Amino acid sequence: MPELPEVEVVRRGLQQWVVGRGIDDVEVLHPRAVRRHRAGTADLRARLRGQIVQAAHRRGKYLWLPLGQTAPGAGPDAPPNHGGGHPDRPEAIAGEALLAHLGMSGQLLVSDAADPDQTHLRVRIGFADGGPQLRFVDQRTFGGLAVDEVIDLLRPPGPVGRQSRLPRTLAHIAPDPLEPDFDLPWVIARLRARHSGLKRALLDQTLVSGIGNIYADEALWRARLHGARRTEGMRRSELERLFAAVLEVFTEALAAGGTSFDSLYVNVNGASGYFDRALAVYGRAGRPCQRCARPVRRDTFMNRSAFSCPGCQPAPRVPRW
DNA sequence: CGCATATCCTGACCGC
DNA sequence: TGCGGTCAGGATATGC
Repeated sequence: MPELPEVEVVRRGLQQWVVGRGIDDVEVLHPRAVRRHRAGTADLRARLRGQIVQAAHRRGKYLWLPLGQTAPGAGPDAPPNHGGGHPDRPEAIAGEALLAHLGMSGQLLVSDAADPDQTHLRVRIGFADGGPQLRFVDQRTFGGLAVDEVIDLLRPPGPVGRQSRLPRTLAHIAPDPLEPDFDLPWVIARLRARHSGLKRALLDQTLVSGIGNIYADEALWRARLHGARRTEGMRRSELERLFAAVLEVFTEALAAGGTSFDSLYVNVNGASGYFDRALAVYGRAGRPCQRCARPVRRDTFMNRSAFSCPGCQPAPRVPRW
């Protein structure tokens, strides 16, 4: 359940502890953790060894570390990442990056070499300076690491003419609401043209990235909208309210260091955020709504839960999950 | 093509 | 105490 705020907390940790360091040996303890690296474990290790981490970037729930042979700033390396992406647009190759997704239960931890292996340690990355290792720990192995080609997409969707530099795998992932190039009118137009349910659309990373089940429910509650509303009937003003709520809840969660229900969701030093105390509806079925005191309800949708307030978030006559 | 659903995985938890 | 069933859900493959 790490969503955008939790992943951003991790990105900042990587920025502080890993950027500028040279990778030495990489040990893969569980092949599933690197399954998205199609060329295999040996190729992954070979591509990482000797590389210097240039930066720590994020789009939505994805993280990537551009790689290079020289120290960051010394050569022509990745500028801040901007804009959207589309696989059919002209592109130029701009090096490689270590791509990471935490999935449901993934952690990137900075650990001393002397620290005992974590129970679900999947990948260990050692550095030439002999300092703390970067460890990928993942109980459920939905997440993983890969080395991916970085490309410049010259004409992404939305307003024409922007440039974006991001891993090839992320070409279909939409900008997230915290990116400077996040294009709200474009997102709203696409959402209203869609024939689907509102929460389902919010979770679609090709429309807007970074939103998962927790923050979708929280933003819908703040905007007083029901997740089973049909997208095609939505008013522009309702959607503007919704995305204002998304931005608000992301910002507050980030300030709190992210949300954590248990020890699975932690920063690179293993510490949990405390935003779970601020959740209004998620995981609170039966407890009173903070606005109107009616008991929070729980619906099942896409084989998962959706929490909402029956008073503040009136259900549509014909729900469309 | 657009939209919906099945699938991957492991540990916590619950009822018996 | 253990055992089977259920739940947690991000992204992708598959199906309609």
